[in-house]
Amino acid sequence: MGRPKSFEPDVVVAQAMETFWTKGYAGTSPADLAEATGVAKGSLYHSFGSKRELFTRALDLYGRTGSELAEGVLSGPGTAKERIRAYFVLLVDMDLDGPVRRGCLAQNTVEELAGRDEEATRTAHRIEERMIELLAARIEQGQRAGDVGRDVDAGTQALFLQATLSGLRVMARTFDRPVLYRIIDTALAGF
Amino acid sequence: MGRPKSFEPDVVVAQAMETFWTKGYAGTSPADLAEATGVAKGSLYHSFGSKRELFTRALDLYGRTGSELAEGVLSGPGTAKERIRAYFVLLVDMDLDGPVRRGCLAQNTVEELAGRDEEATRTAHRIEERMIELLAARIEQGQRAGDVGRDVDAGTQALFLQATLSGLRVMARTFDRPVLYRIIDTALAGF
DNA sequence: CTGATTTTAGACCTCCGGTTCAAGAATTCG
DNA sequence: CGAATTCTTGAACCGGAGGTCTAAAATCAG
Repeated sequence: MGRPKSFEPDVVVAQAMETFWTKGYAGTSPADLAEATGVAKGSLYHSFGSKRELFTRALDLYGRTGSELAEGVLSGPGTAKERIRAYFVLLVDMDLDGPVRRGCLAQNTVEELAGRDEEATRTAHRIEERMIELLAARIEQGQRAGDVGRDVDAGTQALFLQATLSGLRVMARTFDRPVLYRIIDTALAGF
Repeated sequence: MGRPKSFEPDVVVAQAMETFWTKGYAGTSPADLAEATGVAKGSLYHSFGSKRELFTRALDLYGRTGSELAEGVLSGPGTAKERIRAYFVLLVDMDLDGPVRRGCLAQNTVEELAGRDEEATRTAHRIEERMIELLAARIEQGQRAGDVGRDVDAGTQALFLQATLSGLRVMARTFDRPVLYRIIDTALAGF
């Protein structure tokens, strides 16, 4: 009963995610969201409550899709180091090949909202922790497979790689590709 | 002739820098600046022209003081690795010991303004490049002194260390001290 | 068809950020 | 001392951001 929605909520959340990712949370106005989604402001508020709530859903979506991407690439064929390199290179390439360099939404959220929005910051932090877990798991898998030394502390190494990745994604805003590739190579030389 | 300024412009710029650093560019309102500096809004505009121009001066000041700090710490006694560790630890500690974790202003500027403010982004980028130069110079000094191997490519290593530093300063927003120290140790194990 | 129910679109409202202004205050010069 | 000059400040202006509301439109049950 009642009039049916003229849009797919999941699609709108995905479009909102792109907009927040590109322009930042504060930098995205309700008018921007309406334009990006093709849904009028009033309808967005009716369906999602507020800009902040829509952002929560966008950030959750980002976490899920990012996690799936990482799992997919890391589980490909080859050694741990090869897979991790492939993943890092992919992220750098995605950032540099897009129309705008916008880094990582989780990281952007931490930078923009830490200290001002506890919940969003925690969600973004969890996304980073999840990434560390995936890296650690892949390194341990490499140790079982024999392509990573037993002496490597997988947890610490994963932590370090996440730091490198964070740095890469900041630097991808202004540095060029060869520089970023050199950073990846240097970071991976450590284990 | 004319009425003399009732404040020291350099002091006001320093106070503005602190405010921009803590709250971000967009997050800092003229009212915030007036409160932080003790100078009325109108006077700020009279003296500095606009929020944006004041920000330029604040960012320049940040670059100069940051550069001096780095030079000071890096030129202390000890090996290249010891001095770089001391510098990284100092930055992490400064961030974690402050009332709010606010990372690095240059990096925050890149994250917030890349793609929207070409000049500010370039200035921030130059600050990072300057840091890389300082790191490379210190590594080369270590090579001459014999505490760093001749086979190390100072430029690449410096680039990598800057990436680690960038990552550290993002992660310092939400991760705790032991984690950050482990990252420093792992990064420095590479040369 | 009718009534109940939900969505829609955009007008509307309020608040605040960035900026300008007008009037007064402090100083130097003649 | 008066004039010229520069600084100070609170008030006022303007636009846009975030959010609300309403009348119309679309659907379905009966």
